[in-house]
Amino acid sequence: MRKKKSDYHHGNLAESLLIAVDEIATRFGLEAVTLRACAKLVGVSPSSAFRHYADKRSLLTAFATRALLQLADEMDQAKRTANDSGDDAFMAVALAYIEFALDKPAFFRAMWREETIYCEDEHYLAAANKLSRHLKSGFADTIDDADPDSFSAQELLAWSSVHGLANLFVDGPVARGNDKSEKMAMARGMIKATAPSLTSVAQ
Amino acid sequence: MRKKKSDYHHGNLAESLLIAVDEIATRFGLEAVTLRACAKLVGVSPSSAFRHYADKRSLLTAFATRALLQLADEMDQAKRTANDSGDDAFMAVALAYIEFALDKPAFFRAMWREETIYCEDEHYLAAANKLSRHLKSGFADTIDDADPDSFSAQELLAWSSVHGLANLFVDGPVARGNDKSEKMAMARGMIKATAPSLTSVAQ
DNA sequence: GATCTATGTGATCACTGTTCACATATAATA
DNA sequence: TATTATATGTGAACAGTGATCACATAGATC
Repeated sequence: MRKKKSDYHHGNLAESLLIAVDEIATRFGLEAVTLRACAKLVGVSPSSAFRHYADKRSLLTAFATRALLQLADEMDQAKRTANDSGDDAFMAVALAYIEFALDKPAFFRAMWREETIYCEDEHYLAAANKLSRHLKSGFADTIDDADPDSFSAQELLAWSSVHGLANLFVDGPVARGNDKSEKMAMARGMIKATAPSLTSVAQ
Repeated sequence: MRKKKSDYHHGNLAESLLIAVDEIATRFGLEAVTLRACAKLVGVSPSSAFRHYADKRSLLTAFATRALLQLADEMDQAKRTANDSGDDAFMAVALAYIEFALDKPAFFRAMWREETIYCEDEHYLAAANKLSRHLKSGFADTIDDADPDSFSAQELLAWSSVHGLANLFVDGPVARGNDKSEKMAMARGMIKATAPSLTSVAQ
């Protein structure tokens, strides 16, 4: 993780700090992510982080952006394999969304925390838009390049229900004792249950 | 806010601290809530807070509990007036849920933050259960005393979609520029759109 | 009136994000 | 190659944070 010749210059600190955030958030939760802890994990002085990020908040924004892209990737992959095997693309994308939240709750929390990130950051915005586009395209393949701010009632329902269930699992009282497979079964049931609303003609 | 005779003993500090959390969270956001700021606002030494709350987290748990009860109250009220005037009770309850999130985002965030509260606290759990019962009863009046952990797919869809939209509004990229009335209109549209799924027979 | 208990205080601790003058390495130029 | 210039990392500070503890003070109880 270090360059060979020198121990003074790290060489890839910006990236390594993100990995440190990842590590700490995964193991101890998002609230445990500390600039000093990240620096220590990387093996670097705390103040050096500020050469690459203006803020702690900037670091968290970069982390959130990365998490968004990661989720978008997995949704994309889920959609492709579903299309290849003729399965329901929306179901696959929605399940990928919820599975990501269950597997990486700290990532999922970090993505949607306006108070701890700069949600006007261009990279973050771009990633968020990419994500919403993916969810839309999983829902209806006909809509591709629409403005991400314009949602039909059905699209809104699709995203809201999936996003809501993920949140209820991660930070809510729903199915607290149950394990992942049970939660995924509940998710599958819920997604199936929304089919009548998504297939019927919009009014 | 103070007792008359003495300035040393506050008399109602536990409650006053909660009000201070309320005030600060409302004006400057949840991240700005600081034990010291609360104490200062109440006019009391920082350490005195620990006579009433073991932790900052305990204080936030009490605050979250209060927020849950407050939301449950508003949902209850919405349901009653809807029933009295013959309106759709679920629509009324769901709109009350979302309106609460829009009006008091800091409260809404505080309610569902497992990392910053003790979500095993009995009062908190009781309030969360009360809330989910209210949402259920707004959705289907037949179910009253069911175990809050058992949700039908349709009940789960109802709560998830409403909760999800509230979260997307408060901490998400949806309708960021729009004002409250536009968001409420979107909410109404989404809730209407889920009707086919809720009225059709469960499979 | 004396004692007990609940409640508030002040000093202090380790830790946090942040800044800044300084040190060191790499790149560019001569 | 020698000398700059620039990027990157350091160490010592700073105020602010949650938390603890001996101590002070009030109200309640006997």
